[in-house]
Amino acid sequence: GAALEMKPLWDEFNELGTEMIVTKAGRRMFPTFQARLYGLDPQADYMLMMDFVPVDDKRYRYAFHSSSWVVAGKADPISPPRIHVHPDSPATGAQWMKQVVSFDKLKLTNNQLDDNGHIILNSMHRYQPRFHVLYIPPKSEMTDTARTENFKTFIFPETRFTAVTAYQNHRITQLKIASNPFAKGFRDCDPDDCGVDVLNHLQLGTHQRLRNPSRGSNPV
Amino acid sequence: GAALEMKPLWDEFNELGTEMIVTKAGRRMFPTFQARLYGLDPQADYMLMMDFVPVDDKRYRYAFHSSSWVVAGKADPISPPRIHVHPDSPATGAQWMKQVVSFDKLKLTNNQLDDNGHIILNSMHRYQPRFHVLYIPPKSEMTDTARTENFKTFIFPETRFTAVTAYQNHRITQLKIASNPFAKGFRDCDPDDCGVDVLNHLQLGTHQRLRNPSRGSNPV
DNA sequence: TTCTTGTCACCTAGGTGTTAATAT
DNA sequence: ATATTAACACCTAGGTGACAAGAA
Repeated sequence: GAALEMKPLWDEFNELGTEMIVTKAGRRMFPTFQARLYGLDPQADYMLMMDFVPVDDKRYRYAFHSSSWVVAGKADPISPPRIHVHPDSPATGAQWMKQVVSFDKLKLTNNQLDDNGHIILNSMHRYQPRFHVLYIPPKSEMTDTARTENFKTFIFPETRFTAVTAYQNHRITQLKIASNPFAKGFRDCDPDDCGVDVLNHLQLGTHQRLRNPSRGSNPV
Repeated sequence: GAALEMKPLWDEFNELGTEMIVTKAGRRMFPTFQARLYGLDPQADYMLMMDFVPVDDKRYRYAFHSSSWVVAGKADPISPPRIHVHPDSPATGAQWMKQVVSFDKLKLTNNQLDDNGHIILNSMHRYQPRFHVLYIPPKSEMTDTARTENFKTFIFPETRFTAVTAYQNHRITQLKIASNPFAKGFRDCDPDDCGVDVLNHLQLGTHQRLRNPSRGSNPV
């Protein structure tokens, strides 16, 4: 089994419509995809992997006047599909289960010719991350039964997102700033509140609404 | 086979008498121990490890008047011996050989009760780093012949050092400042020279002597 | 005296959204 | 119009030796 870590934060983003930046050089996801694993064979070796599948065959556009995503046509040609293997792979079930597995080295790019091994996505398209646990049988047992049951895929619908080169929904921007430590420089908070980010509230189970951003909106 | 990386830099330090800082929290080595590997079986798995053995059974003291190390008695009780396993272990011979292997995660401590897995050393004692390459036989072959030839240890005498809690030889301090990028804040250089550290000279093969430090000596 | 510890300013290294300029 | 890019200020995270204070 597998449980999504930081699910409350993912839910918060998902309600607004998660966006993930893609850049030529590669950009990390935020939230980072992290999971806890259960029920693996502690002795056996596993490889952990992630890939990203299109949610639909559409291209999107953000309508600022209605603050919503609208279909802008058929999807662009699919990008070269890639798989990100967790850098600690292979490792034993015991090693994977003793702590949260974090895919913080995974980067997203819109460069179709990327040769850094990053995940290639089309901007303005929607994607569903997938998490794969691959059982590596010992060299002795290469039976067919082992080969049929050696793959388990986990899909968390709340981790869906739209790939973008710049944030479209301003509420997403504000939630990123409020919850990503690396964006702390963009927070506008009371001097006594500052430093206590939204993650603390979520981890404490208080699902109190964020205050509306007090600045930063384009005066259209 | 194995070749020490940055050998010219190690030689430079070794001529002065290399010192390595040990702290309670753990301190990295500088220079970092790095090596190139040759002649491994590309398919087979290997574990790479390092440990540190006392050079002799003595305790040392630095005589500032003569700028030299002198014996200060018999060695203190030996520290709990530890082995640092390279975090990429296990990996195939092909993976180890395709790039320089760097032990930059290895840290030295003088805390006898350390529970961070760091290497525990006695300050004011001399040590010889050792580099071990362990062949991991496939689970099928567990013969005695495999078990006798599965270990290869490399020792580079120029990597010997004295563990210290504070630098003793001022020339060592100056060479560290000149060659370690993290110590760039302590360099006193002409504005046009600055940024070009001693590593460039060494890598170009020019073994030109460093200029004497122009400041920083204690006016004893 | 000799050695060790903790704090600090100053770096490296790299992850953020912003912004202005550019491309389509 | 809409989408992308590159430079930038501002962060996190952590590796330096200097220094003053403390310990043996």
